[in-house]
Amino acid sequence: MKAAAKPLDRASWVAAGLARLRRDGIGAVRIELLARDLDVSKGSFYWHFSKRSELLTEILAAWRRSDTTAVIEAVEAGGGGPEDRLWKLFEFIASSNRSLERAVRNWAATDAAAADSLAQVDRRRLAYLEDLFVAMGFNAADASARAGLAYASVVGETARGTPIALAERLRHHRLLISQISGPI
Amino acid sequence: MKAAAKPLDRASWVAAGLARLRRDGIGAVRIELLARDLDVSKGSFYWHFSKRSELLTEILAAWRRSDTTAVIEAVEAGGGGPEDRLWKLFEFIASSNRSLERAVRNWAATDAAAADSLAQVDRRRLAYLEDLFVAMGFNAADASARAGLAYASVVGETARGTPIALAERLRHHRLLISQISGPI
DNA sequence: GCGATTCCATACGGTACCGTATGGCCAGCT
DNA sequence: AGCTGGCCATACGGTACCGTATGGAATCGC
Repeated sequence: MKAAAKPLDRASWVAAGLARLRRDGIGAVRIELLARDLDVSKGSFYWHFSKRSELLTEILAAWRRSDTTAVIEAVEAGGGGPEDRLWKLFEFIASSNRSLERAVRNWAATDAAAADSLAQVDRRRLAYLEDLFVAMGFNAADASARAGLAYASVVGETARGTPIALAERLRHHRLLISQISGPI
Repeated sequence: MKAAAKPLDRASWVAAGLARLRRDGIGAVRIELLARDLDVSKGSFYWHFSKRSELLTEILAAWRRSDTTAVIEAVEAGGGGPEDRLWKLFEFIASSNRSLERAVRNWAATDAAAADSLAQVDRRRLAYLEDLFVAMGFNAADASARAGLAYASVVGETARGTPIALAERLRHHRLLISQISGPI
């Protein structure tokens, strides 16, 4: 049935957990289901982890690493002025897959650890956005409001009931940037 | 312990379900927990309902009624031009409690029935917003983009990890309206 | 006042988990 | 070959549900 059946490690379980989280939400991140996904038994899980919450902690840590630093660093690597970076950031966001982020956000509604991770990520992204608006010449309060609004609109797209088409997301973002970068 | 202990009806169970949904999410809308909330046993539930999904269906229906029509009708009752209505709508939204909506949105991520209800509500609200922008003189495509963006920013506020203070929400909305009503 | 109906309590079987206990297989070392 | 430790299968107890079955108390019609 199976190929070489290499012995698993913790990372395999974290990857399986992330896959289930992305597809079916935190309610589907269950040990016995992941074991079926990995074609092993729960015995393997409890060899690598002491309990379920240990896996969840690592899943959150992995998400924070992948979803926060990656985007910002990609934009920063591109260089350019704050307007350029803002444009690049939102083009990037519009075309990126956000199902995992959406799952984490739902998870955070009923779980304190997930809520903490999400709050960290939100703060970091907001701070980056604020810096961009400050660099564009807005004062602190104005930059904060613009950053908060821009961020809310992005979060809102990911949380919409029916997923929004890419073309529509791009239109939204272009409109958002052009409007939100303008004077009052 | 209890007072008169009036016999319950379906509406009592729906109300208890809505309360739990609002506070603790769909995962807490369990028959045996609601029975404790209502100080009765599950026997009562299965007298009024045939199964759990029947309650969930009514909960969704109650949410659709309360959360869609109420806001729009309140704004429409106020009269005024489209700009006035838009302002009134967002002032209303900023100060309203959205924990129930947030719970439904999370629920919809993993449940088809909830997703359907949410899609209905989203479509209806978006249509209303579009109408407002059309009435303000924007063409169809422009009105659609502006409505989508405005709606996304509202949804995003409700989905943020750390709840946003009222004052900040109001600042966001004022900025949003002033910017999104302007020319490109 | 009495049977029927309404409404609920209790007890039960079934399911799907979590976490543990225990034993077994296989690799590598000696 | 034998021993050891890494990795996993299997079986089990415990818990928290859902849904059903059945009986009982209160209340109504008559």
